[in-house]
Amino acid sequence: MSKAQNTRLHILNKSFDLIYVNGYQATSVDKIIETTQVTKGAFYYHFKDKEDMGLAMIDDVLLPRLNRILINPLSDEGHPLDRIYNSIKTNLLTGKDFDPRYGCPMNNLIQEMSPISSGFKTKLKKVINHWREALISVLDEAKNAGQLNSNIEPNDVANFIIVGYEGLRATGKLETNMNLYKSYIRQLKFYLDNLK
Amino acid sequence: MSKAQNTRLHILNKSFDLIYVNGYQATSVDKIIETTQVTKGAFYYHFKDKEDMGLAMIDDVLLPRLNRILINPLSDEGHPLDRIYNSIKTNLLTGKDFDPRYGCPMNNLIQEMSPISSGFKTKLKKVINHWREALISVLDEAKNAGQLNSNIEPNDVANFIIVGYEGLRATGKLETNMNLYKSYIRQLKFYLDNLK
DNA sequence: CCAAAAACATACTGATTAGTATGTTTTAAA
DNA sequence: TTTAAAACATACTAATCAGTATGTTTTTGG
Repeated sequence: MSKAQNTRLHILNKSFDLIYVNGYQATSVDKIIETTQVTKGAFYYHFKDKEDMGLAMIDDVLLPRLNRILINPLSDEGHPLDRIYNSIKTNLLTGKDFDPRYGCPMNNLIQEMSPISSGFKTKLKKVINHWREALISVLDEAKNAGQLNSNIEPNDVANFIIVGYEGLRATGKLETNMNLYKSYIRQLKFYLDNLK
Repeated sequence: MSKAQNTRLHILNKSFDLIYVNGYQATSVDKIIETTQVTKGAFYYHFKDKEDMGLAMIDDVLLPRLNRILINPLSDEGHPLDRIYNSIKTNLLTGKDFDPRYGCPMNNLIQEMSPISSGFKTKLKKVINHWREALISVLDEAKNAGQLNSNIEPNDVANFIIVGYEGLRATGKLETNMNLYKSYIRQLKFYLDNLK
């Protein structure tokens, strides 16, 4: 990777960390350049404005991260519904990919930015749809194999899983222990078992 | 109500509307006084600082609103699980209490403020616990009447309902129609029916 | 009615914000 | 090695921010 590309990615990665904890609007460009030790000239050479950086961060940091921690594990072996359950359980309980106090990076951005920026809204919709489609793909596989209640729509199940997960990560910001996470995982299992 | 109390409540109500759409940090005190036609002197006479106003807004606007639209309906007649289902379905589909594009006022504040303000965090935790306890109370009633699967913990169910609802309101910010809401309602019914 | 406090009004401050103007240094192709 | 573009650096600006200083007006109890 060229030195310039390295600078660019360094900005994106550090911005992701700062924004994850403090939010997008509360993370100033001055704070980013202070943290990265990159000058303002370099920042605005790589990005037209702050939003341009934020959108690039979604493409180059957030999306690869989502693939790594929630989508790739869906390709493991086993019953499709178990693979979904395990992808979420592992993600929530391993806990090395995030801090529960700061919620879900994707959901944080959806909450803060989608009502006030169509650019963010459009891109974030693509990101969450990417996850939705991955889940639907697994659920379709289950349905075709007769491993999913035939009265149930895979799309509905995917939606229900997503809203439950994101709601957990959202309300989990208020908690100081893992009880809510564990409680959710029990009911997720109950829900998924009833789909078989 | 005294004229002064009226001024205070006017500030809180208009602030709630502005914050609901734009977020707390993005809503400046200048914007609030411009919208309310209240002067800065009046604002800082009633509130020590912006956070003091925000916390009062939770007590005097957000909490009464939550009681009105999600908690009071739990006291209607019928099967406890149906009362829970109806309270949420009515709230989501009547849609006169909010705009889906702007999410859930309580959840918005949790997302934005709880990681950066312990004052907000503590108060918001009380608000969401108030709803949780109302749900648990209804679920306990069901369990005592043999209307709830005896292997299921009311606390787990209450949590699962809350995270699903909040996740829906959160991810629903990205949507332009009611399909996600309807999809969620179908799965909520499926989940609740399996609890009986 | 009268004083004292409550309630409100105006003008300001210093800090922070995103972004720009105008440079210098580094890289890489010819 | 030269040269042009890419990459970075510094100093600034105008707008906006939360909050304050210092007033004036309104309300209220005696």
